[in-house]
Amino acid sequence: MEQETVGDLELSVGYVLKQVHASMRTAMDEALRPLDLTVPQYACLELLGQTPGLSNAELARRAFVTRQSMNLVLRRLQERGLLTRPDQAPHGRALPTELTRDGRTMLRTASVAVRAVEKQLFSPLSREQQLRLREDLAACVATSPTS
Amino acid sequence: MEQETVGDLELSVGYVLKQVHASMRTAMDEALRPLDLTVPQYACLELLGQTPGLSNAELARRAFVTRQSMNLVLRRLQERGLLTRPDQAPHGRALPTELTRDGRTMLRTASVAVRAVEKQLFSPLSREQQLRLREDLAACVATSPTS
DNA sequence: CACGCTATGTCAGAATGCTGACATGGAGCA
DNA sequence: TGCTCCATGTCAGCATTCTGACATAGCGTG
Repeated sequence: MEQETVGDLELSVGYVLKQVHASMRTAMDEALRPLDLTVPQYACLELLGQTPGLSNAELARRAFVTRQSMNLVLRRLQERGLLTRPDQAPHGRALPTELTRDGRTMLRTASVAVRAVEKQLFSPLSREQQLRLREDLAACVATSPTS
Repeated sequence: MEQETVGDLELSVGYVLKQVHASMRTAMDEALRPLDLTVPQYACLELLGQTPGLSNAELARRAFVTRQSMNLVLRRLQERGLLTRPDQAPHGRALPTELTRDGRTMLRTASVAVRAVEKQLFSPLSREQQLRLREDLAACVATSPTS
């Protein structure tokens, strides 16, 4: 017995997911504004902090944006002296990106702010519930075509 | 004992949430493309299906976009004859929007496609897990400033 | 070796969304 | 009544992102 439309949107997992995502996005924007960082810029720094030497294309995939968008992000961050890219590729066309000292400092500050946002957002859930939530969400991306 | 940065991003609830959101968005785009509908347009139809007579501003809030963006969405959908807005407001400035017959038909088709996407996306989870996931996510938005 | 295939970086144009601003209509209050 | 305050609809300008396209570098296979 299927219903005609989605029905009460609050009962749709997708809609609630979008709600939480929107809240997180807004909160992150506010938290990063004092640092003059956008969310994609922060994501880029965080990815490079965890995995130095990533290429533009790889960063784009992991940050869920196009190569072109990430290219602008990298250029902007490079102008600000937060990261470095070699003038020519050591292998293939990929230019491995590295954080500068300033970049690492900025990352630490931004990361603290973002972790505070996450902590606040998921505070209604117990530690066990948060872990379970992460597991459940991870299970959904596992079967996703992108990976 | 707190770590310096977020650390392994796969262990961050926020990052995994963003992953799932990106997957859902992509899948919805593909599912709605044959109908020549964007995700915000579909969201608008779905909201009006559930609650006829919503104003532009109210639709914007519930679809997580600005009034200006929703205004363009409404204009486009009105041009296509999927919804109607009175020429002048019956009360205040708010223009109550209603789906047309074509709009309701389009909504039914789109809704079926989107529900298929959701079903596929969350298929790794059991029915109980999906309900629990929705509950947990809902708990997070409950304390959010936006409501 | 030559060819096709894939991936990467980048340029240009279009689409989409947002910020700032303004006028209007209604509610609340002195 | 007159004033303030707030919400709504809408216009203009800007920022960000995406789509399409192209050249280049490596890799595999014949």
